Amino acid sequence: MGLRERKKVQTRNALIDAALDLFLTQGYEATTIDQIAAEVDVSPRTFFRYFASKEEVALSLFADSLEIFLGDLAARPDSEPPYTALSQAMRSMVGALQDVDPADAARFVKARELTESTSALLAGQMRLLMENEKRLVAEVARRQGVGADDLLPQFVVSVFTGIGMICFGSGKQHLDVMAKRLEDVLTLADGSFRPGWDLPPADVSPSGDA
Amino acid sequence: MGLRERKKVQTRNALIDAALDLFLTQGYEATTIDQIAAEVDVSPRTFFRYFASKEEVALSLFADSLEIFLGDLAARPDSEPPYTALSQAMRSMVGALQDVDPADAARFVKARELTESTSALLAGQMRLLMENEKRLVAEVARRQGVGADDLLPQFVVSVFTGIGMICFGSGKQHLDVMAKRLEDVLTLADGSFRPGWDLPPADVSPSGDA
DNA sequence: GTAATTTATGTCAGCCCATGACAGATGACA
DNA sequence: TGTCATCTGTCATGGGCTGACATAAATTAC
Repeated sequence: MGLRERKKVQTRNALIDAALDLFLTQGYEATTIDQIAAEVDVSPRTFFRYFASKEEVALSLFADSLEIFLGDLAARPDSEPPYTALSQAMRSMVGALQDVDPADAARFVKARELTESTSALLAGQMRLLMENEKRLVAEVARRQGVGADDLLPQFVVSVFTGIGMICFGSGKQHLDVMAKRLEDVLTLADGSFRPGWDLPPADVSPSGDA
Repeated sequence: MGLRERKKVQTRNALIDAALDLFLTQGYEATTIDQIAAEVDVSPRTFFRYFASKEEVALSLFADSLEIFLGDLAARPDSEPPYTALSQAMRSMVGALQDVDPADAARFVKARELTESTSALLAGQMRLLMENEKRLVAEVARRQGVGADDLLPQFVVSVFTGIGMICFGSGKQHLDVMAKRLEDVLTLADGSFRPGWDLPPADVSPSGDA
């Protein structure tokens, strides 16, 4: 990797760190782009060459983990029912977060703490979720063998998004506490649904039909 | 009602109408506050005396219906299980929307169509939902006789929020079509959950305990 | 009906987010 | 070293949003 690329990664991380620290100490709205840029010794204009908006710098880590989740989901075998695949992908993503180096983990925890206390960022996080919801619905619909405009995949994804929000959204927790919370919510969900709720009804009787 | 108040309501509605029309024809981002204000013959500064932001004017109707929903929920008898109360309150709210005068209904349909096609507004809608989620969780927890920090009420509310989003979020439909969609989703949900899923487990055996 | 009070509105000035255009600096590569 | 691509800084601009102050209008009191 060349010097140029290394510098870019460096600047990007420095901007994220400076932004998160300023956001957490002064508040998100009270912090200006100029302050973030000054902290990293770059021009304000350069900030916008790394992040499209003030919001993006705060949510970039969440966006990254969302991508990881989608990747993990695609890697689940087709034989798994949709909800199982979603749950396992979520476990896999949280596990991956625990494995990265401590600096990244610290950044992630900071970003989560910040998002939780800033309604504008909470909204942005939801926007990210919803922008990816189409992809999620399409994947679930594929596994169910129904159309993407069917209610069932939308329902499954919607329920699962709620589970994700509960996990990411409450309590100032470290990653391992978050992992435990995920298990708790998934256990609760398992007890709430009927078996096979995430699969389309078999409209033929088990032992043959016309 | 005095002249002063009538004029305010008039101006407010005129601003909403002008904004929705401009948003729908030119797009949300492409429309400026100055244009909206000019359309109503009011100074741009006055716009911000009626709405705190460009987003608020587009979501004001949704915010209103959300308040109606919360009111309807509070009016449900305590004997109803949480999920039933939520569903009935939702039915009640959608019913109320169908009863208002056509001008208001037209505004609502416009606002919904607009929100659906504008990701910034979709995010704002979610923000509104989440800002009210605390109240919703508190109400559900009260009916369940558990603490508001318990997982169960959060789960129930989260699931229900998803149902609401499916209803409000897809298809350019009129109010009656939306009502039918609500019934469809609620039917699907009814078939997916185990009986009593929205109530805390009775941790005593039915015929006596210490 | 007039005066005093309250309240809505217009004007002006300003901050901040965000973007386009251009020029200079710096790393990549032959 | 010289050429090229790319990153960066500077400048200018538009639009969202807010505070301060003055004016105009409606409400209330007399």
